[in-house]
Amino acid sequence: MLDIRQIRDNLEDFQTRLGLRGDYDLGAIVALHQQQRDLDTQCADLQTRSNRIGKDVGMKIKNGADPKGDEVKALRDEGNQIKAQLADLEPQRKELEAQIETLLLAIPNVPDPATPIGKDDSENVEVRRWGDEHIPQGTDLKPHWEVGETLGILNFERSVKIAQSRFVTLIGAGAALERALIQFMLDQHIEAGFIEVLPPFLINSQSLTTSGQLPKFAEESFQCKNDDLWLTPTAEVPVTSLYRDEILAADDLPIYHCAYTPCFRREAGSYGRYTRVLIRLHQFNKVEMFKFVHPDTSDAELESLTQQAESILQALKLPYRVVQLCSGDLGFSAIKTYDLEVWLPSAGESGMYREISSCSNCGDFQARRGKIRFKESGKKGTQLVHTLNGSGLAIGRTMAAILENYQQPDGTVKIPEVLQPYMRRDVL
RNA sequence: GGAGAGGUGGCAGAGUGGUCGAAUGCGCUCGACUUGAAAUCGAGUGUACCGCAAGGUACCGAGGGUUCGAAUCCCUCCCUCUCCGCCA
Repeated sequence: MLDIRQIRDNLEDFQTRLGLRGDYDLGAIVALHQQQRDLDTQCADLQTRSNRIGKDVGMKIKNGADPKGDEVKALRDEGNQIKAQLADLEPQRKELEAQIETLLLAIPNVPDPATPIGKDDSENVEVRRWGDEHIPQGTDLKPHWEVGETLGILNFERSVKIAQSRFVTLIGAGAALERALIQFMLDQHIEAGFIEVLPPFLINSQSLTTSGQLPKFAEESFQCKNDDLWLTPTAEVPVTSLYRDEILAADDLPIYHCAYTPCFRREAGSYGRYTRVLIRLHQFNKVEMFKFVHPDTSDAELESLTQQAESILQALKLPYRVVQLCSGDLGFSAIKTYDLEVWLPSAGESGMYREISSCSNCGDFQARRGKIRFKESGKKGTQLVHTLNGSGLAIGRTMAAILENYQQPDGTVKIPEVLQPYMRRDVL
């Protein structure tokens, strides 16, 4: 959520920057906010008088005035009159407040000045590449679903029976590889100073609102109809809410967390081709990283967060590139995002980079929604933290990348060296 | 699912209609004493909004009601805890 006061004071600037990602009328909100402030002042004045009357009545009665006498009655009458006026204004005030809240919650974050301007993913900017030498050569490279199904380690058809399309069942070494990847990635992040969190996978609406999935993207998540609970679409959601409504000490920052969770996404509107792939599923596993940091450091923290995600791909010797998202492709809550794209030989005509991680700085956007603040000792007041999140990495897509990049002519798949201790074998 | 108890400031815990944003204790911050520390003593110590400020307003789980006045009374909801049942 954006700060209405900042918008008010820098309307043009906000309008311009927000215009880089869509059409939003901030002027209307500012106007409503002005109305609300006027009403607030009016109500507060009435309330001041009312409070005064309340105290006076109490004091007079205590000092022996007749509770039924004229003097007290006059005050009570005035009190009643104020009450009537407030009862008149109150609904308007509530309505305005709700209106402003609704509008603000639907407005995305404004891009960081460093975010390149562009309309969609075609205008994202490649920042760097790594591991060209690991790109497999050859003409008969098979797509990962063929490799996997031939080996009997993943099964899409039977998953339809169990659930529906866009689900996968991992079997034998496939399941083991998935587990190994989760374990390996968590170990790496913990080694780098991230504290592991294993959060609830069912989460309430407030948590989804805090990170930005609600109210705008309700149709993207699975909902438990009988409860105020949703299946988590990413660990970002529960972990962002870990410190919701809390005031942290400045000394606590930065806080680094990593978390494994399954992720559930409805992927509404994406039905059709390629249901036998690990790239877009209703349920997938992911290891995620988070940072709660001091505002002054979030820019640098995004760089190191991205590097941490990259270190996983490097350890697995999977070729990738880093892409900076342009303003039009930015996620709802982000001000600046780097995507990591892994090389997939089966994609496109003859191989292509496909997203495997997304590392974002959300600034104070989520912190304001969730009231995640910190206090510097000696200083007055509180400040909002900055939140960052990054996949480290999406497990299913990592599995796909391994099956494709590590396949061998005989149909088997080499296991990346760093995973071999976890798998206790070196080939699938 | 059944029965009961309860939700007050960082924590503990008082307050059951009137100057209560809220006693007291602990904790924390600053100061004094001390060679230093402990102990002791003194001062301070919630959040948010409006305002240049003085100050004002709101918040005692949430929402509504009664009243001149509600932490305190009434209604609805949510959550937590304990016991029983069921269960991995």
